[in-house]
Amino acid sequence: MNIKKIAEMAGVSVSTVSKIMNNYSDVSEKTKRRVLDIIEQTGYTPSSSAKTLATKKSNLIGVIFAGELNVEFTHPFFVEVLNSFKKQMGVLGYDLIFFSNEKFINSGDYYSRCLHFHVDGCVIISGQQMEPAIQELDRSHIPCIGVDLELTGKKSGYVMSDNYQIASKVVEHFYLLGHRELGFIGSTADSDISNRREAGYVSAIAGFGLVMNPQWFVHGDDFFEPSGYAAMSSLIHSGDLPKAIFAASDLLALGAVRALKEQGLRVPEDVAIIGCDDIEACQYTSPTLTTIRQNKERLGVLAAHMLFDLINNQSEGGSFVVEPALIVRESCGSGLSR
Amino acid sequence: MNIKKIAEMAGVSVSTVSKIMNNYSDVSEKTKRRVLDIIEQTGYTPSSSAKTLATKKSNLIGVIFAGELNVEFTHPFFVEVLNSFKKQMGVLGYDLIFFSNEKFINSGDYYSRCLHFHVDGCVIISGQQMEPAIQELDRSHIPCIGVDLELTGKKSGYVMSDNYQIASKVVEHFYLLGHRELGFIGSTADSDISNRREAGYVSAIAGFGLVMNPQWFVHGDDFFEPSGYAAMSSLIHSGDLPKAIFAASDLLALGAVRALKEQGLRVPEDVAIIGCDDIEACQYTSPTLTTIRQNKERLGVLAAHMLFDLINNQSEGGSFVVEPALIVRESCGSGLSR
DNA sequence: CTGAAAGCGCTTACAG
DNA sequence: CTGAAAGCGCTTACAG
Repeated sequence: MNIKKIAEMAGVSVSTVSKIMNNYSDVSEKTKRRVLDIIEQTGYTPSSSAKTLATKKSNLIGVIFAGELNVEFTHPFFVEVLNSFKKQMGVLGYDLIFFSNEKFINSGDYYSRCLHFHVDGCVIISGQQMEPAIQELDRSHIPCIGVDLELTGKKSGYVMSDNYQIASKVVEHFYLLGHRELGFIGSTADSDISNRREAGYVSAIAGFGLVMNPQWFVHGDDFFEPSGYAAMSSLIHSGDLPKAIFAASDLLALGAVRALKEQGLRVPEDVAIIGCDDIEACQYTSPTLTTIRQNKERLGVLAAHMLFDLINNQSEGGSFVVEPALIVRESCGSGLSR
Repeated sequence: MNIKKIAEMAGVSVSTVSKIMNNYSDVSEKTKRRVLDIIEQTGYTPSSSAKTLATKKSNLIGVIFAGELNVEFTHPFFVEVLNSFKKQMGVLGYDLIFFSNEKFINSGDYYSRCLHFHVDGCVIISGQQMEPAIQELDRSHIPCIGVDLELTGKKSGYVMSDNYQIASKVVEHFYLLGHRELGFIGSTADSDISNRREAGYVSAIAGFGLVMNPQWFVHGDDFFEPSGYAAMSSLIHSGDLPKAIFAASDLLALGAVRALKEQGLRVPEDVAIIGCDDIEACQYTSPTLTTIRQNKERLGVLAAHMLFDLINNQSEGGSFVVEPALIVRESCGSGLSR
């Protein structure tokens, strides 16, 4: 079934059918109804490839995970952002295409793959490190939105959550609970996200007039639980413990809790812990974990609207920063603030 | 940049360039090299829409989540299956397209959307219930693979994990630990997955010559933690507790653990618990949760290969069942089996 | 081994 | 308000 057959069945030209399908106004109500009926009956759907070829518009958004390919769908944070992004893009009339990375040896040639599929825009989700191929895309004419990734091209924008606010909510919570000796567990030095969280934390500590002790700042090899365990263990063995620790991820925090418990130390009585991300496990551990939750749904919706505006030349890019929330559970005790 | 320009630059015809790009053998080594060099230099990528229009092949696989739209990406099991599916499909030369469901009021018209995009095949991931639109697809000429969904069409196949094996591993573990009084916590009666697990469990209990007590079989409203808590609470209040309980999901199991602890009962001393799925949280709870892990990577890889064969008429469909593994942690104690 | 030409199914000025 | 025709960028018999 194609547009030609529909035209024949309705006794009109192909042009007329096309106009009707695209909501042109200069068609008589009568022919319009007749054609629409036939389309309805036959279940005709126009071919996207023919349409894309003719218009250079695909109504397709490319989804790219920058860096660390093996995380992708299994990363809980991005998966939730993506979920709300997908819903919102769907409402706006777009579908999503995921580039497979294993097809070419030089898998990162995102720009030419965007041309290949004629995607109308891209959402780029930040992994550990930034590939050069991402910069090529950022600088191109293709609209791009970064998630937790600062894109600065002319047709680019980004959304991220406010890392300074994250840190200042954490420090404020510790402060109100009476803690003045604050430590930190982060990932490696090449992790943007860990660095941003640490920088925000350091400046929040200064903002509250507290003294920062570099001894209490330790780092693991990644964001996972064993790294938190190892980092906390080394801190314990140093013999000099802070009263409260902020970890750059929930799994780092849970690893730290395990190390503390193994040494007979109590959470929160001996050391208070706050994690970051609010993964599912936080609710089921003992103690349950106080953490920071990012508004993933809002990040996804914002990303979708920004991309839509960029595609339709309604905006010049820019960025949105979303406010995080502190989720109070057991790992800091109830203290003064309640 | 298009094929015509490449042809001009190389001083050959468009046909010749096309043949070279598609690895036809009847081209001289000399022209081939010249054209390939120019393609390399210009970074030319052929347009997928033009190619699809000409060949009726898109190298695109449609991904569909059947039922319960709001789960989608955030479902940990399917997300991992999908991740490995995507990788494998990428190796085979396909990209993935996700249909947005919000675009049309009648969002479930998957068949016409497949035609619209000329997808070469579909992977359909099972949610709670089965929409009629899925059956339409299953019966169509479009190759489809179901994940945990029994597709029976001529061009369809499916992968799932072996629910009888899951159950018999659970019963065997309980049995070797000395437990003879076995209970079950499931989801609602309209959940295929819960039903299959329950049926397998019942038959495994019979297989070990044990007596099944219907009083010990309870059900929540879904697969989440509060349902497990509620179901376990009702069991506790009945005053008649089994010695061991298998839950149809890890979250149901964790809810049950919470209910038991609140009543001063100990896990595993008073009641042993086994969950299902091996979600991340199982490792961090106390006690850590013994559970069943499905080989999600293998399910994804198998789904990809089956779909590929279906697309290329190398197979007639059929199904694969993947063996699950029992992951022993603390929630059943160490007992006799170790 | 190479190329001219028709065709895939749409859209879009343009003429009427 | 309607339609004929060119064009989008490929592939594929077919002729040479």
